[in-house]
Amino acid sequence: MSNQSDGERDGTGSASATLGRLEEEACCEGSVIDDRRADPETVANEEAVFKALANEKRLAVVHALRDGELCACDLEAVLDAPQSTVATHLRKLRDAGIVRTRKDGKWTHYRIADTASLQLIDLAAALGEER
Amino acid sequence: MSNQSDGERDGTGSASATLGRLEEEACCEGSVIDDRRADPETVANEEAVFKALANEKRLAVVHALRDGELCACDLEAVLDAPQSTVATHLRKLRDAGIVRTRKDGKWTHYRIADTASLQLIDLAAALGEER
DNA sequence: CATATACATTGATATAACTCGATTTGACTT
DNA sequence: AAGTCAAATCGAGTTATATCAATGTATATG
Repeated sequence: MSNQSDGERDGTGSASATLGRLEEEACCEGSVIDDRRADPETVANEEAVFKALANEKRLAVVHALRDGELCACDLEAVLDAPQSTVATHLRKLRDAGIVRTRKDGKWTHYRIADTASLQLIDLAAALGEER
Repeated sequence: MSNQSDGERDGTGSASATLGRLEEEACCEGSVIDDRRADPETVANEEAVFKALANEKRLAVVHALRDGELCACDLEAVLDAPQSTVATHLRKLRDAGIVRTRKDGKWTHYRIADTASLQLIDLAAALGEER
C-alpha cells in the first residue's frame, strides 16, 4: 500500500544516493511529503462533520433520534438544558447536514438526515472504548 | 419546557388516547424521553474520538499516514507548522488512540492505530460533501 | 387582536481549544 | 562530558465554542 518509488529518493538525481548510507540514515528527507498531503476541500468537509459531532449534547441528540423523529421540546427534555441552548445545538446539527426538520404547525420535528451518521457514531463508539 | 407532566404520564397506555384528540395534540408528552437517553459513558467515548478528529491539522496527519508510517519530522513538513504545534496535535491523536508510535533511536514514527479510523474519515467525507 | 405556545436568534460572558516560542528530555555522536 | 538533533512539554497569548437570559418570530387559540 505504501510505495513504489523508493529505494532511492531524489528525483533529480545527484550524489545524495552515494551519501545516503555513509553518514547516517535521516528519516525525513526526500519529498514523500507532497504525496501525502490531503485535498484541503475534503479535509474541510470532514472537519465540519466531526466538529458537529464533537459535543456531548449534540451526540445525545443524535442518539435520541435513532428510534425516530422527535420535536424540539422532546429534545429539550432529553438534554435537560435551557431552550436556547438546545436550539443552538440543533441548528449546528442542521447546518452540518446531520439532521433535518419537518415543520408541523408550531412544532418542529427533527430526524436523522442520513443513516451514515449513525454508522459514523457506531464506529466512533467502537474506537472509543478500546483504549 | 417544564409544564405538562402533571396532566398524566402514561407509559402503560391508559386514558391518554381519549384525551389526545380533544384539547390539542401536544407533541411532547409522555416519557419517550427516558428511553431515548444514551449511555453517558458511550457518549463520552464517542465525543473523545470526534474531538480528536475535529481539527484540520489532525485530519491532515491521519490522511498522511494512510499510506504508511511517517516520523514526526515528516509530519512537520506535511503540516507546514512549527514543531511544537505538530507535537501537540500528535499527542492528542495518540491520547485518543487514533495513532500509535514506534521509537527508533531519536526518531518517533507514527502510524494509524486502527483502520476503523480510516473508515470513520471516509464516512465523514461522504457525509460532508453531500449537502 | 390579545395571548399563549414553540422555536429561533441575539448578545454577553464563560470555558475550552489552538498556536508557538522557549525550555526540557532522551538518544545519539565525538 | 560537551554538543547535536528529534521530540516532548510548558506557559502565555490568541481564537473559537458553549451557555443561556432576553428578545424576536411564527403559528395557533380565545
